[in-house]
Amino acid sequence: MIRVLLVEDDMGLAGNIIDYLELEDMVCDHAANGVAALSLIQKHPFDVVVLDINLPRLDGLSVCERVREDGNDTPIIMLTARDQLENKLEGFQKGADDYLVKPFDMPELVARVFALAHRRSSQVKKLRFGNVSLAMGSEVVSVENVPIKLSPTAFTLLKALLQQQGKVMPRERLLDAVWGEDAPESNALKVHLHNLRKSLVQANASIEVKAVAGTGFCVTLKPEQSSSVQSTSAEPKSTNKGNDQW
Amino acid sequence: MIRVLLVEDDMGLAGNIIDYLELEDMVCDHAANGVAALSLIQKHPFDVVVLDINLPRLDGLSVCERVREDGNDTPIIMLTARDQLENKLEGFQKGADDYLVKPFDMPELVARVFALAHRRSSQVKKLRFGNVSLAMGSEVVSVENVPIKLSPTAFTLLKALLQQQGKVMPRERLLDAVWGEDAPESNALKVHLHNLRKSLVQANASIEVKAVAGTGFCVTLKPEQSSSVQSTSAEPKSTNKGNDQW
DNA sequence: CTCTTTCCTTAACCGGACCTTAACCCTGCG
DNA sequence: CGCAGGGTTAAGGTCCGGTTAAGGAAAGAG
Repeated sequence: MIRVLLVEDDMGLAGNIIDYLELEDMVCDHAANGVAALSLIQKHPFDVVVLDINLPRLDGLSVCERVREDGNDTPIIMLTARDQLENKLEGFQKGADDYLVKPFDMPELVARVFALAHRRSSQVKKLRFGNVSLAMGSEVVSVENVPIKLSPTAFTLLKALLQQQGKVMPRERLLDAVWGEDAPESNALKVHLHNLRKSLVQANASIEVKAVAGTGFCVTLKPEQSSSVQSTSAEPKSTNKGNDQW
Repeated sequence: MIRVLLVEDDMGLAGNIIDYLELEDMVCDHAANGVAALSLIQKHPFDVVVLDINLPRLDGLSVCERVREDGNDTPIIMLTARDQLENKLEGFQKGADDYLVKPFDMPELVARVFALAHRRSSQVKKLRFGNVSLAMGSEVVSVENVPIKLSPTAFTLLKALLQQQGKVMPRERLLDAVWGEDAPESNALKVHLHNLRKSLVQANASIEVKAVAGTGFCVTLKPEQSSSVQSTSAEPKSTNKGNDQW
């Protein structure tokens, strides 16, 4: 859910924009002058501020400047009727993130708001399966949004498996994904898989890694476990063996 | 110093742009087709990518998409002669950060490159994290508004880490931030990190610097050392999996 | 000009995380 | 029973980050 602050004194246009943004499931707040805008920004966290330059009481450029001086880096889109280049440059110089010239197409505003709002949560792809999510950029795996720790190799393994979206990954492909050309000749893969599985159950993940006889491995949703959540102590391991169809 | 990758097959225009960007002290790399661009992006960290949509071998939209799928969130500015709105929308949807329609004014391109490259740095004049704040102008770091003393290198380190907003900073990027091209070959980084950490705990900062596996470092809020610690069940010598989050 | 201070670099060492290896276990199947 | 395929566990070694101390350069004070 994206929270937007629109700062625009032309009430007609403002209403129009708000309607549009709310159609996209954004939550809009509105200010009609610079002073009000500033105090709202200082008080509430917004994902994006859409800021007209021509404003009563305190112009948009000054608002932007003051916000930055506060150490606030909320993304700001400048809006103006004036199309002069120097105006744009000044806007950027004051710390604006984007600039749009009126009149503009609503879908473009929406797109730019999205682009800025999502930058922080980053538009980077995430892999999900059950309650597990893996962020490609930050090399972090989370269960129920709580980050867990995995060794680099276990992470690579999980990523490779997750990328298969539940399909079977041939053993050979897995080896290649982790070690490239020269894989160790021992049973290192088994060990790393074991560690990965251990980490997953420890984190209460709702997925598990299954072996498919003779071919490879895949991730699947767990059959549903009702047992309590307590961590610690190594319970008798699931001597999982019912893994054969085929 | 800003590193830009320009992806443009029109060599005349490309040269023109590069000249302009280099006037602004940016370091430009260039690719003339999508495949080359992709491999450069994967191999080398850039601050901004300026990406034409019409490219031989692999079009700009696809390049952008692939980059995002790799978990790479390098800012991307799309460039195109086509001015159709839908084209813009598609660009944003693939993960572009900005969009510029040819022909454009060079200063505007420069401004947008700056805006994207500097989003986390020069735009904001103060960086905060926990009870630590860093004023960009005065080169002063404060904890709870009390200024503390840091060596120049420690300051640079902290600034670089703070600019990442808690995200992981690859080791190489850190080296680059402090020493530029020629980093010392010894373990100087480790030592400076150590000094920085020492200063931070000494000042009672609520943040700390953490190492991430084989990749880099990041700042995190301290785990909170409250008195209530009822970790009940005897966890005998677990291999510290219960990692404090960040 | 010299003494002092600050800070950067380098090297050596420690300890833990991580990977590899190998031996052993369990189950299903012929 | 013996074999095959996977699972489990523990030992050893390597690599990497953390720590510490010494030496030297640069900047400032007297």
